[in-house]
Order: sequence, then C-alpha cells, then structure tokens
Amino acid sequence: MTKEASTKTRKPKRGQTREALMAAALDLVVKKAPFSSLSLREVTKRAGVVPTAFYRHFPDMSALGLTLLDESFRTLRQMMRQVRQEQTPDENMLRGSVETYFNYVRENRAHFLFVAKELFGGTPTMRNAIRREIRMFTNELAMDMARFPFLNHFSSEDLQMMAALVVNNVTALTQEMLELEESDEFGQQQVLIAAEKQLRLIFLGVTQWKSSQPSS
Amino acid sequence: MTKEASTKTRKPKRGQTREALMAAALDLVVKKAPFSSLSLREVTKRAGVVPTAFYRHFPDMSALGLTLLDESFRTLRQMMRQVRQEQTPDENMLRGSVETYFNYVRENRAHFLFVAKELFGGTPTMRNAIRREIRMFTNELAMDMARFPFLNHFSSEDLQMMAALVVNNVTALTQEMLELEESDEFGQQQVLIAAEKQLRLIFLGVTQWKSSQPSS
DNA sequence: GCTTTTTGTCAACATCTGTTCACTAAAAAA
DNA sequence: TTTTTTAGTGAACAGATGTTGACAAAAAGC
Repeated sequence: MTKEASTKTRKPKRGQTREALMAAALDLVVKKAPFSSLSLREVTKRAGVVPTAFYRHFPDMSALGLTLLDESFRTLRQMMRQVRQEQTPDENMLRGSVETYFNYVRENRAHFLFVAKELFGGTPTMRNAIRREIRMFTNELAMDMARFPFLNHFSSEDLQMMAALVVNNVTALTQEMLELEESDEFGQQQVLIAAEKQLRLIFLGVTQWKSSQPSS
Repeated sequence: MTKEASTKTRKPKRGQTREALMAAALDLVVKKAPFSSLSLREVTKRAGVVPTAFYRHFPDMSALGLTLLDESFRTLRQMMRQVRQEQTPDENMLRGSVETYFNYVRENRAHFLFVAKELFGGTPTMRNAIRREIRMFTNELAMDMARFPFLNHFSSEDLQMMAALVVNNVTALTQEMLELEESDEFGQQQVLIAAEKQLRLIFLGVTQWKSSQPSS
C-alpha cells in the first residue's frame, strides 16, 4: 500500500494528495485560524501541491470542510457506541465514561478543535450539520437513560431536558479543555475532575427531580 | 443631530463615523461571517466611507474588535450588577433572573452573536479577553452563593464548581437561543423554559451535595 | 478674521485570492 | 503493447485585500 520510494517520481504524489490536503487543512486550523478563514492556496501550499491540484479532489473549500466534519464525527460516533455497550448502569459508570471521553478528546485534539471553531464561526451548512450531530447524541443519551429503572418514570420531555443538561456541560468542558495547551497535563486533569464533580451533582439533582407537569 | 440635507456637504459625515464603523462591523457579523473574517474594506463600504478613512479611528481591524468586545461586556456587566442587587435569595429568584437575562440577550442579539462567534473563532487575544470576562462572572456568582445561609458551609472549591456549572449551562443555552431566528418567538420561549428547568435541577443537586473530600 | 487640527477623499501600490486553460507524466485498462 | 483515464504542473486572469501618501474641506482654537 504505502510504497513510495520509487526511482524518479518527479511529480505525482500518488493517491495520497487528498489526504494530504485534509491533513494540511486540519493542521492550519489547529495552529492558526478557523477553517472558514483558510484559503485554498494556503492549504495547497502546506500540502506541498500546486493550487490547481486542489480541484482534482474537491470542488471547493466547503466540500473539504464537510469531509473533515464527517471524518470527525464518524470516529466519535464509533467511540460513543462502544462506551455505551461496555458500561453497566451503576455509580462509577460516570467516572469511567468521563475519563474515556476526555481521553478521546485529547487523542483527537485537532478534530475537536476544528469542530469547536466551526460550531459558531462556520457557514450555516456546517453549523447545522454539527448541531444535528449534537442533537443526535442528546437523543441517544435520553434513550439510554430511559432504560434505567430509577429513571423510567420520567416523561420523555424531562429525560430530554436532563440529557441536554449533561450534553451542554460536556460540550462546555470540552471547549475548556481544548483551550489549554496540549502540554498542560495538570490543567487537563483539573478539568477532568471538575467534569466528574459537576456530572455527579447533576446526577444528584436528577434523583430528587419531581416531574412537575407544565403547570402554566 | 441628524441634519444631513444641507446645500453642499459633499464629504464630511461629522464625528459619527467611528460609531458607524462599529455598527457596520456588528451588522456584518450578524448577517454574514464572524468578525475575524471581515475585511477592512467591507466594513468601510457598509459604513459609507472610503477605506482609508478607517485609519482615522482605529489602527487596524483587531482594535475595532477589542472596542466592540469592550462595549459588549460593559453593558452586560452593568445589567448583571443590577440584577444582583434587586434580587432576594428565594425560590422564584431563579425564574426572575433567568427571564431578565434572556430578555437582555434578545435585546442585544448583535453583541451576543459577536461574542459567541469570537469565543472560539477569534484571535488568541480576543479569546482570552472573553474567557477572562466569563471567569469573572463565575467568580462573582460563587461569591454571591457564599452569602446564602444554606450554602455557606461549602468549600470555596465546591462553590466555584457549582457556579461554573451554572455559567456553563447558561452559556450553552445562550448559544442555543442565538441560533434561532430572531422571529422565532416560540423557540425562544422553549429555550427559556428549558433553562429554568435545568437550573432548578442543578439547584436540587446543590441542596443534596455533600462536599465529599477527594476520597480516592 | 486667520490658523491649526481633525477627518474625510482619491489614486496607486504590491500582494493574495479563486478559477480557467492547455499541457504532461504516471497508472490503469484494453 | 497501445490507449485511455487519472492526477499532477505552470502561466495567466480578474478581483479583492491592507496600506501609503498627497490633498482638501470642515471644526475647533485663537
């Protein structure tokens, strides 16, 4: 597969140019600006390719962006599915899940940074795609919660509300973690501890919640 | 004040150009791109002024951005101070505060949109400025909470954690509200109701919280 | 009134942008 | 092998960008 050291390949970089473009874009997002303000020429330059070569792989920059977005969420979804299957519904499930998730965030820093910056700064198309994905996670979490014995007496609206609360916080904490330097292990540990505490507090609130019907 | 139809005022737009530039930038942020990807020429064009006139008021675009940021937070701080003084610490304080805050968000949509988009997409300088401001709000909230009789037995770390939880959620809900169309009154009402529920749930969690020292 | 400072205009620059077109080498298909 | 398709190069375009400098009108100071 990865056989490149040929005798005199002057021009063609084989089929890996497409991935080089994606990697270059991701790289620039990490250490410079949000994707929305990257230029086509910038990306091709970093990929070590002439500007016009871009069009052999993507119709325009926004297509690259959507591909990158897809890549980001495909691996995330996959991890979430795995976590959801492995876990058993008890107290220390929380700690485990939190730890697994944030480790994943650290290992995929670039993709998360990309998503975070586009969540508000991107084009409407991109923003909607991201929000749809987040909404999906929220729904799945709500469904998972519905299966717990001590939760299944809540209305689906209440469950939805609780799931949204959790997702909101995890999102915020993820952003907080992404703001830290990659080397700042202490800070990252702090965020992780804070995350666990906050989620446990939410959990306490849930156990006390009485689903007061929409009175007004 | 607004006297323009004079005999032959060809050039000078009086002293209001500076504000026209800021308004133009804010306008473009609302209906187009994040501030970071606005061009100087674009802004001056919308302000009805020639590009070079810009330099009479700001050294460069990032200076305009910081001014805009300052303006955004100055009025916000002022509102928060007012809310904090008026309120009395009881149950329905929550509903009132939430309503006041989100009404303010709606009335200052442009500024909040500006801040939201820069929170992740902006330059490091701008991001830090915003985060510092948010941290300040969190600290003040923690201090307010410390004055409540049923909360003052918590450690300051716990209070900080709780305040962060609240702020995280309000931030997320604000962003959610900003994503809605300005005309979507129903959706906005929904967010408001969700906000109140979520905060009440957090409140329940707080009453149950035992400041378990870092056991493990 | 005159003078100075402020605040706008216009022309011009070098640079960067997205995109086109014609071209060629390599890889795949025949 | 020959042929065709794929994937790269390079020159050139029209347009937008930030910034400069010299100039002129209004506002402010005197």
